[in-house]
Amino acid sequence: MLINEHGVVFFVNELLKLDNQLCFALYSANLALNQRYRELLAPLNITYPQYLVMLVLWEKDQLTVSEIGKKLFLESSTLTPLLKRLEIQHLLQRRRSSQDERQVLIHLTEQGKALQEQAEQIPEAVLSATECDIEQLIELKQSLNDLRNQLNQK
Amino acid sequence: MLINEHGVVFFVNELLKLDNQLCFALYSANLALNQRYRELLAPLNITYPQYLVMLVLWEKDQLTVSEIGKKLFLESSTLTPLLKRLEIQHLLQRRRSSQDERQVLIHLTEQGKALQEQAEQIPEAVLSATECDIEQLIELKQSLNDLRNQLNQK
DNA sequence: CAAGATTAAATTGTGTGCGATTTATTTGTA
DNA sequence: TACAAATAAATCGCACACAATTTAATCTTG
Repeated sequence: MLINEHGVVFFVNELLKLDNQLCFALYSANLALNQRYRELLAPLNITYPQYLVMLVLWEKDQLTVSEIGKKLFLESSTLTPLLKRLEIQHLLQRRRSSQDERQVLIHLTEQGKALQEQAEQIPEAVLSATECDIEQLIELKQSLNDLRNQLNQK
Repeated sequence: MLINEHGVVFFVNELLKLDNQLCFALYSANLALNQRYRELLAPLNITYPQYLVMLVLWEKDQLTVSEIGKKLFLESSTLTPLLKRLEIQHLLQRRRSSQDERQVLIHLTEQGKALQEQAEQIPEAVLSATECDIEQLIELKQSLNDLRNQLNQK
């Protein structure tokens, strides 16, 4: 039996269930989000991870693979094939850096830059699908970032 | 410009950024969670989605593929191969229902039931990795479930 | 300056996830 | 009772996601 700082009693058993429930809530909310994005992004012909890469590049172009990876918490083994697919779609180009031939610089094509306009309607569509109030969403975002940072520092 | 019920001002632009940030927070927290579970579940030789299936079956055995799918928000195209892998590991068996030959009943083997003991330490290990207080986790769970339900009802 | 260490991407193999379709069975109904 | 509609799994193709490894370039250090 545990008592927290507000004097609320918890049984260990409940606590363990809570953990499974929380993790599943995160897992299943993420599945649901993916499904919304799949629909919304279908006209742009890109996936959600690809959209994330485009968001990063619209913010700052000419990044290396690992710079993109740091921002998105993704490995080169995920990004390399994903970036190749975006290159095939002529949304970006991959080019070895001349300063350091190990690095590959990613830069948007005109078509890739132009896609930003088409994507402008995406956030509001998602936002309206959530139907939550703004304060709650801000708090949720903060909690999720905290949780991620805790989990990522091993 | 928007004003919410507390008189707080939001610019539309900020709001759209918030949406991207919230969705990314969810996406990246889920990645981080998967990585923790990968470590924790390595001794049991199962993945997180496989662990979820086992949790469901420990709660109630003898479910059909689609019953498991409803609980976990997963399609048969995801579950069938996953269940086959668990069957290969002798944690469960798949057997056509005699009442309705379309259905496949999933039931735990003795080995599958026995795994529950080994898995008992998982939730507390995850919980300690999060290092958050219980109230916050309960609220987070609720927010995520609300969000998922909103997103799932199209 | 040469050789080992380090770094950046890419490659390989495995396991999700899902849309679209297929196969087999059951249900509904004319 | 036939036969179309509906249902349950399975199959197929594609795109992540990552651990482990490989390849190539750069850095470090004796």
